[in-house]
Order: sequence, then C-alpha cells, then structure tokens
Amino acid sequence: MTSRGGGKRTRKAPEERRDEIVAAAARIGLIEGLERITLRRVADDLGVRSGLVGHYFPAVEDLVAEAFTSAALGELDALLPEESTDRAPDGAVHVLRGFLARMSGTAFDDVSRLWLNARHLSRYRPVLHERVVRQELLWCRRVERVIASGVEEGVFRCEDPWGSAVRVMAAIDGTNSYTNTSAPQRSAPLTAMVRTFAEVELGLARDALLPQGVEAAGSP
Amino acid sequence: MTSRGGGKRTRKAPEERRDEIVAAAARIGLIEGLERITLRRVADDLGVRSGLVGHYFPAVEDLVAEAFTSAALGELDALLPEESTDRAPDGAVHVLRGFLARMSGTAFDDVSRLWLNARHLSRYRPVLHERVVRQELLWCRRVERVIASGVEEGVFRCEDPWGSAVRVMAAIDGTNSYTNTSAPQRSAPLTAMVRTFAEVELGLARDALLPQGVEAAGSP
DNA sequence: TAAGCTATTGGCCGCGCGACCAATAAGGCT
DNA sequence: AGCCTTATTGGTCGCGCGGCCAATAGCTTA
Repeated sequence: MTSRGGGKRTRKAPEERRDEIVAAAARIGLIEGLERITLRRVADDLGVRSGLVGHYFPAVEDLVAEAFTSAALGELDALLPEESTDRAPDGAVHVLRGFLARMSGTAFDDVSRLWLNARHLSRYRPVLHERVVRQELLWCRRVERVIASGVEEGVFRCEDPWGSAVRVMAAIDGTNSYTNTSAPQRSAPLTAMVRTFAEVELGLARDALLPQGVEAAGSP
Repeated sequence: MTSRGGGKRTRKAPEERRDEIVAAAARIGLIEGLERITLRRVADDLGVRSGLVGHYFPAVEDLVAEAFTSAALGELDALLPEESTDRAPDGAVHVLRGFLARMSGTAFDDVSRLWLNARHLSRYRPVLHERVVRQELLWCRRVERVIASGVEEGVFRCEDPWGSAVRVMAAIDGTNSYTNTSAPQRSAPLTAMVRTFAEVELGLARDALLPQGVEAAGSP
C-alpha cells in the first residue's frame, strides 16, 4: 500500500493517525482474524514503524478491542442501517427481509467469522469481552426496533419485540457457527431455518420473509 | 500432579504414553482452551520434558486435533450416550429431554466453549478443521438417531430426521454462542428457545420436552 | 548377567511477539 | 527566519513458542 522505501517521514495529526491505525487494524481483524492484529502487522500496512503503533496503543489489547468495535459497527451499518429501522418507507417486512437475505449470503461470511473470532477471544481478553457484549446488545436492539416498528404497522404479531430480536439473532448466530466448518450435508436443512424461525416468531404467514417478491411463486 | 523433583525417569510403553499425552492435552483444551495446548504445557502436566511430547507429536497441530477429538467424543458420550439412542427403554422423548436439559445447564459450559474455540481455530488449522467437521456430523448423527427412533415409536412427527437434527443442533449452537459473552438481558428470552424450537420441529405438544414430569404443572 | 533397543532427557536454535526508550526531524508557532 | 513541541524512528530487551538433536538410562531380550 503506502510505499515507504526511503526514510522520508510523514507526520500527521494524532487523531488522524489514530483513526488510520484503527481502520487498518479493523481491516486486518475482519479479513484475517483478530489475532493477526499485531503492532508490526498494522505498522507494515500503514508504512510506519511498529513503535508508532505502540505509541498510540500502549496495550495492544485496546487496539484489538477498538478494531473489533469499528469493524462490527461498520458491518452492522451495511447490513441494517439505522435510518431504515425507524418508520421505514418500504415497511418493516421489507427491511427485515433484506437483513436476513444479506446475512445469509456468503458475501458476509467475513462478518460471521469476525463474530466467532471475537466471541472466542473474549474468553481471554477482558477489554474485548466488554466491547463484544456491547455490540451484541446493539445488534439486538437494532433488530428489535425493526420488529417494534413492524408491530406498530400491524404486520408483525409479537408480544415481546426484545425477546424475539434476541431469539432471531441467536438463530442467525447458530447457522453462522459453521462458517469456518461448512459441510454439504448440513447446508440444505439450514438454508431456510432462520427465515422460517423468524416468520413463526413474528406471527407472519409462511414464506412471508422470502427474498424479493417470490412469495407467491412456488406454492400453488 | 506427577511430582518430578529429581532426575528419576519413568519409561512407559509408547502407546500408553501417547494416550497419556492426548488425555492431558484434551483436559487442557477443554478447560483452558485449545491454544493453551503447547509442548511445554502438556509436558509440565505430565511431569515430563517437552522434547518427549514433541517426540510423539512432531507437529503440534496434530496433537491439538487429537486432543479436540478426544474431548469432544468424551463429552458427547456424557451428554448423549450411544447406547441410549437405539431402542431406548425410557423412550426417545425422555432421551431427548435429558440431552437438552444437560446441554442447556451451565455444567457443560466447557463444552460450549470448546466448540466455539474449535470452530474458530479451524480457520487456521487444516488438520483441526477436518476433525471438527467430522465431530459436528457425528453429533448430528447421534441426535438424528434419537429422532428417528422417536418417529418409529410414533411420538415424533417429522419428515426429515436428519434435517431436524441439524436444525436442533444449530439452535443449540446459537444459544451457546454466548457462553463467553453472556448478558443478563439475553438470558430470559433464550432459556426456552431450543426446547420450544425442538418441540415445533418434531411436531410435539407444547412443553412436551420440559425437564422431568413438569409438563402438566403450570398450565391448568 | 551382559547387550541392545529405544524412551527420555537436556539443551539448543530461530522466530514473532509486546514493551520500552533515547534520538531525530517535521511542521506550527512567534 | 529560527525555535520548540512532539510525532516518528530505529533499535533493544525478554518472553514463550515449535522444532531439532546428541547423549543418557530404563526395560527387555539373549
């Protein structure tokens, strides 16, 4: 990336440099795994010396925690933007349908891997642990808002939006448990599981959450 | 454990020593995590020099993989013994009920952590990866047999025992995703999730899988 | 009892890691 | 213009790791 052959130094404002470091670390964590975030690795990506990264993050665990938060937040905004959760013009069904479709596709495998990674690493890293719990609740809360707005619209039948949000996320996390260890025997039974579960949980008609407008297609 | 102050050597038959090493590694992996399995750590537990462990496992990854397999197999036998899956005397409902109860309790948190650990580590370790997939399918197959025998008994209504087994395991893995990052807000909505899901999946009456004989208690 | 096989030791190597620190130079200030 | 703050360098330290190997000593066999 940033070619640094000679000795020319680039001096940046502390805040800008800090953001740069977090962004690089987040990218590494998301793509290669959180344990690949090391002072030297991040420094290499930025074309600086490792001591500089250590200067901004005296304890590497803090960098890892911050990187995870940044990555998770970014991905949440890509999967379920906050603007879409309140009084969505297309309706809550549309929003939820999109979320499930995006989450199930292989395009967001990196996200599933990140969560698996973070939840395991939380076992050893207290700082990360705290951030992971916070993000888990944030994701649930955003789903909860979609559900709640669907209830207001009258399209969802659900007594406890928070409980439903938690359970739908658990179903998602369950199927995503296998991103690193996929087996062909398991894919078929799981393809529709989350969607079906969500439909039951929210009192929707069968296939109501099928992507696009395919609902009426294959069931004559 | 094995006190080794002086220089006395204990020479054992290769196979016995090998088993000893795997058992020690499995214990470490289950309790402290798979990444804590190192030549030195295992050697210390056995009161032996690290070179010896390296002699039996020239590549550490093979030891980790074997340790995981041993631990996972042992836990499966504790949670759902193979003998209980075929023509169970107490019936499939009883067997499944027991499995779900054991799996949900905090007594088997180590097992949940182990799975989380193994699934994440599979990302980097090919040998482990292969073992993890194999174990996942083994666990599913054992659950499938319980379901199939329940169908034979006529107590389960289920078109695809394998598919149901896979989905029930996914629901279990979903709720177990949070063993390292538990949050009080999430516990209540999740307590009955797996059980309820399994009841729907197998066409059982509501609360049919409640532990013990509490089924008829709170619903007059 | 003596010999031979081999399980076991003890020690070494290079690696990447986090962490520390004095020296240096970039860029805003007067 | 020169100064002065501080972002950045470049290097060092100790650690635990996996891997390797010659020497040693325990058990079995002849």
